[in-house]
Parts: sequence; C-alpha cells; structure tokens
Amino acid sequence: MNKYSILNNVNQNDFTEISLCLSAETRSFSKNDIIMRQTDENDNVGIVKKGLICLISISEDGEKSIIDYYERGSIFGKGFTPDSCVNLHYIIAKEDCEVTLFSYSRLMSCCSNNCEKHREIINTIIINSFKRCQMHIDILTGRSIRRKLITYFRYMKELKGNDSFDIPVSLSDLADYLSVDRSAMMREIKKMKNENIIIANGGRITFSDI
Amino acid sequence: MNKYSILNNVNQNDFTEISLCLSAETRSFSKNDIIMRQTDENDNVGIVKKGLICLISISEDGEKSIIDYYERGSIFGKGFTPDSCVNLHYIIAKEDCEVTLFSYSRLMSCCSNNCEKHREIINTIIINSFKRCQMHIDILTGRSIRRKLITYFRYMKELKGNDSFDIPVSLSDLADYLSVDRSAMMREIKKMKNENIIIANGGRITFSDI
DNA sequence: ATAAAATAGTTGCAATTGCAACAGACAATT
DNA sequence: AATTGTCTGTTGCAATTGCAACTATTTTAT
Repeated sequence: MNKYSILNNVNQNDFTEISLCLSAETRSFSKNDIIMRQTDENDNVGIVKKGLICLISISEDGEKSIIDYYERGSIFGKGFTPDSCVNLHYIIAKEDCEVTLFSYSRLMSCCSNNCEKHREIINTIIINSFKRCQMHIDILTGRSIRRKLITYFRYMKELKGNDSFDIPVSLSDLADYLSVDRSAMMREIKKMKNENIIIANGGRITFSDI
Repeated sequence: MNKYSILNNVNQNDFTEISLCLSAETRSFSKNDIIMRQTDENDNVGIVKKGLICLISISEDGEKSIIDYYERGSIFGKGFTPDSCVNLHYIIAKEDCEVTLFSYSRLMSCCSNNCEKHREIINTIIINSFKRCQMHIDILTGRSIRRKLITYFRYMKELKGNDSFDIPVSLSDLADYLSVDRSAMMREIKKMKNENIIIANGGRITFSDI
C-alpha cells in the first residue's frame, strides 16, 4: 500500500457506496493472466484489492517495458492506459490477484447525478494516477542507469517512508520499468554496493542517500 | 494547436465564463522568463494563449530535461508539474508569451457550486494532460535513440494529422525532451535520412512510415 | 551595424550500455 | 522426486551513446 492508494485516501464506506453505485464486480485472476488488452471493446477499469498487476508495453521490435505496476489500492485500465499509441499494451497479473472492476465512463459520469463524494473520489483517482505518471517520467529522464536507479530509490524512500524498502517487482521487471538492460542494471547495482551508496540484498534496498 | 488543446475541446463561451468565475488574469511574458518555480507559494496554473512554454527539469548533476512543452491551448503549472520530486522544475517561456493564469485549487473546487460545464472542462483538462504524460513515457521507454525518434514522429503525425510537420521546439530541446545527447540524436537523424526513413530539413520532418 | 549568443551540423574518441551466454538458486509443475 | 521454468548474478565483447570540440549559420542584443 502506498500514498497513491485509493483505499488509503478514500474511506471504506464511501468506497462501498460508490462500488454499489457503479455496480462494480470483484473478480480473481491467476498469475500470468492477461487481465486487459488494448483491443478490448469494454472500457473497464479495476482497483487492486490483492496481488500485483503490471501494465506492459511491447514495441514493434519486441522490446518489453513496464509502464506501471499496481499494488493494492491502485487503479488501472482504460483511461489510465495510453490509447493513441505506437506500442501494444497489456495488463497482466504478476501474482494471483483480486480486482474490483467497473466501467470507466460510468465512473466519470455517475457523479453528474448528485453525489459530491464521488467527484472527490474521481479527482483523487485521476490526480494520483497523473502523479505516478510524472514520477515515471522523472525517473526515465535520467541519462544513465545509475541516475535512473537513484531517482527511483528516492521516490521509493518517500513512498515507503523508510530508507529500507522492498522493490515490489522482480529485478527483471525493474529493469523493464527503468527501460534498461537487466544485466547492465545488475552491474550498476553491484557498483553502487561496492561504493557503499546502497545496501542491496536482492530486492531489499537500503538507500541512505548521503 | 493540437488535439490536446483546451481551446479546441471547449467552446469559447464556456471558456470565457469559467475564466470570469475563476477571476483569471491574462499576463505576458518575454522569452526566457521563468514563469513559475517549484518553490512558488501560489498554486497558479496557466493556459497558453500565445507562444511556447517549456517545463524543464534539472537533475542534481546538472542534466536538463524537457518534461513537456506547451503550445496554444495547453495547460501547465501546479498540479500538472511533479511535486514530490528529486529534480528541480521550472516553467520557462521559450518565446514571448501570453498566458491566462488562475488558481489550481479554485479551478478544482469552483465546480462544487453549481456549474456542470466546469466539471466537464476539468475532466477534459486533466485527461488531456494525463494522455500527454503517457505519450512521453511511451517515447522515453524506447531503448535506442532511433526508437525514441520514431515513436515521437508517429505521435507527431497523429497530432498534426499529416506526414509532414514542424517540430515545435528546437532540435536541442527535442534532444532534452527525448533525454538523449544532442549530437548523438543529430547523428541518428542523419542516418535515418540516408536510409530514406525520413526527410528532414532542420525541424521540418516528413515521416511516411513504411 | 556589429558583437554576442544560440542553434544546427559534424566528428573522433572514450565510456556506457546492450547483447549473449553462462551458472546457480529458487519456485512451480507433473 | 525430477523436471521445467523463472529469477538472480556474472562477464567478455560489440555496439551505441555521450562528451568535447569545432565550424557554420541564424537570431538576438547593444
């Protein structure tokens, strides 16, 4: 759970109320299931109740990137996924998951009726998604693998509120999130360990940052 | 003007109405003026009426990146700028500009009063900004300079609705937007010209794409 | 009108990164 | 229990990219 979590920023009663209003449906997915495809006709969005989900992008030369990953409380799906794009996008379950699904357009229009709470929730959702997107840009603009790692680690520190944290995804997937070669990233992590910039045990990182 | 322009997607009367409601103020800036700093106390946002504006980021090792650029109709400022970040952000005028300024929080709360139009406008604004953000990620995840250029050119084609288009910023600034070295980018553009993938005359590009 | 600054374009060389190909550890499947 | 697959960790080598340095051209400022 992190500060971008809807389940953190919206109280449980409001969440239940809006779920009913939107006739939301909770579904389970197994590890490696494709939850959504770009070509899907529906405009579903989902909130992660349990598990880990990734939005991945495949370029025409087959390079995979992770555009974002979603932990408990994150929202994903149509409207939160690039549409006019050059690359193919999929949302896949990295672990067995539980997801609350509902319609994006209903989420966005429901609130024209009468319910002020829903507007607040929509704002929270969109702003949070936007901030996460900007965080990713901040990371990707780093000109070297080391800079990308450091920027990522700084954000993780802030998100988790601690110098020590677990990277939520595998190191392979982290490389795809940073858009760099995995082995080159491992090499850089090793260097940073040797220079005492970080302590790293697999995906457990301690970054004191000067 | 592009498809993300507010001045395209919202009619002039509504825009005037909401401007009054928000006591918006129109100001001019000269080329190279810093329009906003991250450290500014106010929560101003602006809509570009005339000119070109860039959101730039400076990392601790002095690397400059362009996070986004804003042409007529684009919205920028607090709420559309990374806040919790590692890098310093500035909004600067790349040309002499005219900008309509108003408060972000007033924009976001004004509509709790009574006006449904405003709610639509807010949605349009946020969704458009979000889509642009996602476009940038789509570009930055490219693993080579060529892939970044091709992805950027594809988006430009779609945005401008034409195989031929002018890059809105200088080639120097494009390199900063793609987060690559300028001379390396020039080298790659030259190669792509030689391979007849693009026609390039300075910032005028023709990209037929297969 | 002239000087200064910014942009475009180029290139050699060095550093970084990506690629390929491993091995070992761990998890999942049959 | 054995096998398959995924993830971590490593390394040599090649390709790409960044850096520095320079010229030419255009734009801006004095």
